[in-house]
Amino acid sequence: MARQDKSTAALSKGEQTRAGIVDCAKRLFYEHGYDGTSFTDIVEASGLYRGNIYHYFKTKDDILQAVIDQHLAEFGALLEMWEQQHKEPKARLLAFLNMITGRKLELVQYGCPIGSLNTELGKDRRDLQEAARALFDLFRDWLAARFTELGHGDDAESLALHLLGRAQGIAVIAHVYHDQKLLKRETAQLQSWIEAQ
Amino acid sequence: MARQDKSTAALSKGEQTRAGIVDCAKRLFYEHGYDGTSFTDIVEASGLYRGNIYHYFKTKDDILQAVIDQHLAEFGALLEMWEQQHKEPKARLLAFLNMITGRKLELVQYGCPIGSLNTELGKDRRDLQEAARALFDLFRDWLAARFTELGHGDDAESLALHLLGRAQGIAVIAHVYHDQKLLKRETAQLQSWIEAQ
DNA sequence: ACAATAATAGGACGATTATCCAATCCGGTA
DNA sequence: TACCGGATTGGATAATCGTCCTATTATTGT
Repeated sequence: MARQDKSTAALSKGEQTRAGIVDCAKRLFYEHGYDGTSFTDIVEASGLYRGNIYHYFKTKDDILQAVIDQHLAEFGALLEMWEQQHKEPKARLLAFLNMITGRKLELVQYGCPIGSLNTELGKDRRDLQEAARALFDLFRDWLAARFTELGHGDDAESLALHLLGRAQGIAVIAHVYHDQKLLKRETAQLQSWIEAQ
Repeated sequence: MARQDKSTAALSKGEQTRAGIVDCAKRLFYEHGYDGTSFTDIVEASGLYRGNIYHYFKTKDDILQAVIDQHLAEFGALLEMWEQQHKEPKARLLAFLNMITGRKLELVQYGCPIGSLNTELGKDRRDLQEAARALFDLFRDWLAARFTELGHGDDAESLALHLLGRAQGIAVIAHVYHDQKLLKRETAQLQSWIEAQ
């Protein structure tokens, strides 16, 4: 039988293993940081043997890139879904806020996956941070498009970055103090801000 | 001669060395992160020999605690200075903002020293993050006192945390995008917010 | 000047790190 | 059935990590 179409086919054994590695790495990088996650950690979490992982990824950096790509795909799908679920620009922006409150448990425990990753990589690994920055770009552009829909022109991107920054700040403080109430209170303020735009 | 009063005396040789270690570690932890800084890095930056540093600090965690203490002392002195320089609560709050804009170069390059440290330690090292959280407490309490001066009651602490979070968010985004203009623009907005309180 | 203490010098430790490699296995194709 | 390439196994690598010793040399208070 000829090889099935990649987009619809069930994943082959190797593709499953590869996806499993990326899933485990994504979780570990989030919970323990990139540097705080060792190759051994990923191998053990994936239930593999040491050498096997090198069949799929040559370096740890390659795994990070795959994790970033997976994040991009998942968040991209989210954004697309919000656009289909809500037609009003403000409703779409509120969906962004709902994601934050909906993930308050993880946010309070581990911080923002995107923000903490960029903060860590921005210290020493400029090359990797540039790749991770794409995650911010994704949200920035999507949010800016919503502000454009609301009639904003040149300041749409500034508003998007303002909103992103507010969200990041909330995540940092909520994480530092493990405070869900603060997260709820601050996102409620942000909701008022959105409705006023 | 009796030992000089510690607070006024010139530092002894050992105290100088110790202070030098803390200074180097403070800079390295900021620029490369806690995990990204090795014992060897600190030793080399301090111009010491491997074993010698253990005469001053038993573990790397001890060094971190000393770095946090130094941060606390320095920022505490800053806060005290602002209280002496400005008598109006809002002027004191604006001094906080001036610190941010005054340090824009480092902030854009390495992020907020307090925020990034807490974010990193919050991932895996809860015990250490609790110590680092004291830096946030310092600012939170000081800012809350200023809002109390402005006539706010129960919400003084919430306002302080809001301001802290806004500042953190600005630092994160400005760092991710290496964007000084964004930092200026956002702090200007924060200035308007302060003046409206 | 002397005894006690502090500081320096330099090597060594086991554990862990990312990375790599050869040998074996297995499933689909010829 | 024989075969071939991807997948698995399991160990080995050199480098680096934080930590710890033991001498030897300065500095200190008396």
